[in-house]
Amino acid sequence: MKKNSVKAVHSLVDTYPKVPLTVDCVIFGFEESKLKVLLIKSDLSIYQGKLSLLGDFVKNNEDLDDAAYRILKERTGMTNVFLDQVKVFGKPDRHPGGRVITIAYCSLLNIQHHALNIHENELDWYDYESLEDMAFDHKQIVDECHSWLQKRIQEHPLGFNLLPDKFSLRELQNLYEAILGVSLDRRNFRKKFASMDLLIDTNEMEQDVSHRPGKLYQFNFTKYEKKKRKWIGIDF
Amino acid sequence: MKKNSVKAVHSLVDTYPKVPLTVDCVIFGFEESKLKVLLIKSDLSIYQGKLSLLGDFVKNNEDLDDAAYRILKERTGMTNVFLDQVKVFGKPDRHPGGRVITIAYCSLLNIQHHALNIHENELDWYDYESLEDMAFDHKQIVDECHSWLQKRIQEHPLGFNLLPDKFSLRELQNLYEAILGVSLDRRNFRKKFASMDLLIDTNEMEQDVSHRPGKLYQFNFTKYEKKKRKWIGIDF
DNA sequence: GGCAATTGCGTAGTTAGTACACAAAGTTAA
DNA sequence: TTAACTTTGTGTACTAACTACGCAATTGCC
Repeated sequence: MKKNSVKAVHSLVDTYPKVPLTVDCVIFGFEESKLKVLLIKSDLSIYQGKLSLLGDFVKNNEDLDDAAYRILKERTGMTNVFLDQVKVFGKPDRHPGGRVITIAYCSLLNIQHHALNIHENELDWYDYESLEDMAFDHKQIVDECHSWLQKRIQEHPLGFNLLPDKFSLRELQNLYEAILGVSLDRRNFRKKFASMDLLIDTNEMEQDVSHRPGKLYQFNFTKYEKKKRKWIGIDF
Repeated sequence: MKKNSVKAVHSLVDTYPKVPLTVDCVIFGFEESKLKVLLIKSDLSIYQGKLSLLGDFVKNNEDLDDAAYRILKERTGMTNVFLDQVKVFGKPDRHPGGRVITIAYCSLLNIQHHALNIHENELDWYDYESLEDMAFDHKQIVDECHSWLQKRIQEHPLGFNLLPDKFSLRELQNLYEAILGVSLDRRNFRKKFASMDLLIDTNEMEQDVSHRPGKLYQFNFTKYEKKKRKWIGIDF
C-alpha cells in the first residue's frame, strides 16, 4: 500500500479528469391558480426559441450553494431566497458543447414579493403545465424538481412561500391542487389546515370576486418554526 | 443577444473552470443488531489510519450512475446492488489535494449475500455508531446518508434489503431501532408489519436461541412491487 | 326577488396509531 | 422436575387523523 504526501496528493488530483460544473436554478411561483417556473430563452442558436433554466458555471473556488445564490441574483436580481439542492445531472451528452455536469437547485417564491429586476433573454414566469421541450435536458430537470416539490409540500407547509401575504383558503387549495395535480375535498382541506393551527385570521375579506367573498388569512411563520420538529420527527 | 453555433459553444465551454469530480459510495449493512458501513482505510498519509468511503474519480465520458457502480465493483467485487444518488458535496477545501466535487451514492445490502471479494486497505464493515472522525468530509457524508436512510426507511420497506432471506420479527425490529435510534413497542411494531401483509410465514423457527424461538419470515418482494404505487401515491 | 356560485360549518364512519395486559413456549439451574 | 427467567404471540381499549358526505349563509347578477 502506497502512502501519499500532500504534495503527491496534489499531483495525483491534477492527473484526474476534470469537468465543467454548472448550477441550474428551478424557481417555482404561483399566479392565477397556476404553477409557474422562472425561465429564460436559451442563448444557444441550436436551442433557438427554447426555454432554459437559469444557470451558470461554478467558479473556481466557489461553494456550490453560493454559486446557486449568485446565479439567481445575477440573472434576476433576487436575494432573500432559499435554495435547496435537488439532484445532479451528468449524462455525458447532455450539453452540446461537451461534457458538463449540472447541479439542480430548487426554490419556491411569492411572485409579488420578488420583482424581476433584470430583463434579459425574455426572463419570465412560464406555466409549468404548458412546458414542452426545453434546451438541454432542462425539461427533465424541471420535472424532477416538480416531483421533489410534490413530496416536500406534503411534508412541510411550504406552499405559503408561493402565496401572497394574505390569501383565501380557496387560493391555498388551488395551489395544492396545482402542484399535486389532484382535486381535493374543500371541507376536509380546510379542516386539515384549521387543525394545524398555523393560520392567522386577518379579519379581512376577498375583494372583487363575483360571489360570496372568503376570509383572508396569513401564515404564522413564527409558530411554524417552533412546530417544525414535529414534521421532522420520527413517527414510526 | 448573441447566438452561438455548436462550434462556438464548444469553445465557450472550454473557457470555463473545470473541477475533478468523484463519486463516493455509502453502503449500509446490518449484522449483530448493528448498522454497519462499508469502508476502507485511507490511502493518504495525512489521513493515516482514518476511515474513508469507497470513492474514485468519474471518467471522462462516464455516466455518473455508471461510475458509482463501477467503483463499487472495483473496490468490493459487488454487483447486483442498487445505488441512489443522495447529495453533492463541494466545499472548495474539502479535499487536501485541491478542489474536488463528490457525489454521494447510497445503498443498503444484505451482508451475507454480498461477500467482499477484494481485500485492500482493510476494506470491511464498520459500526456506524462507532464512527469518529474520518478522512476528508466523509463523516459528514455518511451522516447525511444516514439521515436519508432514516427518512427512506419510513416511506418504503427498504429494511428487508439489509436482512438475511429469513428473519424473525425481532431481527426486523432491531434493524428499525438501530437505524432510527429509537425503541419501538414490540406489539405495535408487529401489528404494523402484519397489516402491510408483505411477510411470508416460512413455517420455520429460529435456531440456537436461548429462549422461546420466533417464527422466520420472508419478505414478499413481488407483492411489494405491485403495492409500490400506494407508497408513492398522493395521500393528502 | 330568484338564481348561481361559493363560503363556512358540521357530523358520522373508517382507518391508523398508541398504550397497555397476559398467556404460551422455550432455556437454565437448583 | 420444577421454579425462575426470557421472549414470543395475540388481543383490547382509547385516541388521532382521514374520508365522505349535507346544508345553511353570503354575495353578485339578472
